[in-house]
Amino acid sequence: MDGKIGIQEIIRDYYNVSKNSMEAIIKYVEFQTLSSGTSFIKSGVQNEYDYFLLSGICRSYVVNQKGEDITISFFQNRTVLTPNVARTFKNQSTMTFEALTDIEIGRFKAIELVKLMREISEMRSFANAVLQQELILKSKKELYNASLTAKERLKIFRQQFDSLENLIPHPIIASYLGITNISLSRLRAELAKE
Amino acid sequence: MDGKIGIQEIIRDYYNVSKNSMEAIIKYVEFQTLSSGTSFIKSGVQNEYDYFLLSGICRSYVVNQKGEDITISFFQNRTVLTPNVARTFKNQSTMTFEALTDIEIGRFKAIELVKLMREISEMRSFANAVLQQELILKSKKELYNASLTAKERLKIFRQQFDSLENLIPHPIIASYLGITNISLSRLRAELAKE
DNA sequence: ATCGCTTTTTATCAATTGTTAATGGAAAAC
DNA sequence: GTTTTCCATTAACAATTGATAAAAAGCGAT
Repeated sequence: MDGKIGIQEIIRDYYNVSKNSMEAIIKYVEFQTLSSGTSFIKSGVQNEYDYFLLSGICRSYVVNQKGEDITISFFQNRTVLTPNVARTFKNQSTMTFEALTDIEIGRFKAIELVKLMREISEMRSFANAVLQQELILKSKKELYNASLTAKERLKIFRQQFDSLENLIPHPIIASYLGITNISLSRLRAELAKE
Repeated sequence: MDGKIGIQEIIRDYYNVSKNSMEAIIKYVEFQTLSSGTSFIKSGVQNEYDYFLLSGICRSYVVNQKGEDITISFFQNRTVLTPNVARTFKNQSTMTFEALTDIEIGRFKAIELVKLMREISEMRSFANAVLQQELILKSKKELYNASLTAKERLKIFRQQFDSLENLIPHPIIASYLGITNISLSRLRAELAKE
């Protein structure tokens, strides 16, 4: 697959920018293929990039006080990963991002986007759309976590991330849902009966 | 207090816009004083406004499946409330916003800001800063909820919302922390010993 | 100061969820 | 084809948290 075309499609999903503006940002993009298990953004380490996910699945996670890792988000095909500004504190990443399958990404320095935003109005709109989308996503998750039971959250997870449950280890999903893998197993048994 | 001056200060906290741009938005602002206990944005009801909180304290909450209300955020003096776009789904509010003390707010129709954003570059930057700030806030809360114990979260709550614990009913705080008011009471007793 | 209301704390008990460990199954390696 | 490894499930038990109710404390109003 041509990465450039993939990125154009991703950008257009957020905001319909012109071909010229598209070229302006793609110029700065480096493409990488990473194998499953690779951590490409690391908690506590400086990271100055923003990312397009072209193919594959990855997740973000943090480590709690017991040393367990807690999944914050899953990312599938053709999206922008959580913007640098929302995952960086005092110049260090607050989370780790890890490939759950082999993935293809395009990355560019966040500062280049800031420059382009100053020059190109469409770039401001694009960046704004990304922020807005991420905020809506997080608000939705916040709402679900607060108002639904774990069983309901599992149902929604299944709708949202179709076949993921058969693809990745359950402890990763369980921590995303805020339960243990044992509880997840119990919920799965309950739902299978229904 | 003059509400207009209050709003200027709030806006400048997000992005330093010119006096002219300031006037452009303030023209659309309606000022209201609401007494403690008033719900001014209601879950399931259409709401087309964005809000400045000029004085007092309010909260947003949702109702879970047991009928309990779960606090999502607290807002103090001189901030912008969660943007319309992040709390609205299918043209209806996803949350209720309630005054916890008497409050003064300034509200304006979200669509007026969208118009101004088209015309005035500074307005785009301001709106962008608000979105970014809200996203950072939510990301931080997400991080804390995932990685810290309830006791640690209470400590951070105290730093963040200084005297709130002596001002509002504890069940409201407990639901914000993700525990019951009984558990909150037990944590308070533990922390008092330390 | 006292009364009455609201809120918080405490205690007891129940239920849920987590922990540990063993079992079973599936996929990968040899 | 067998063995090994990894992962999900299950069971027994422990610990935590929640529910209910009663007591204590705080607060306002009279």
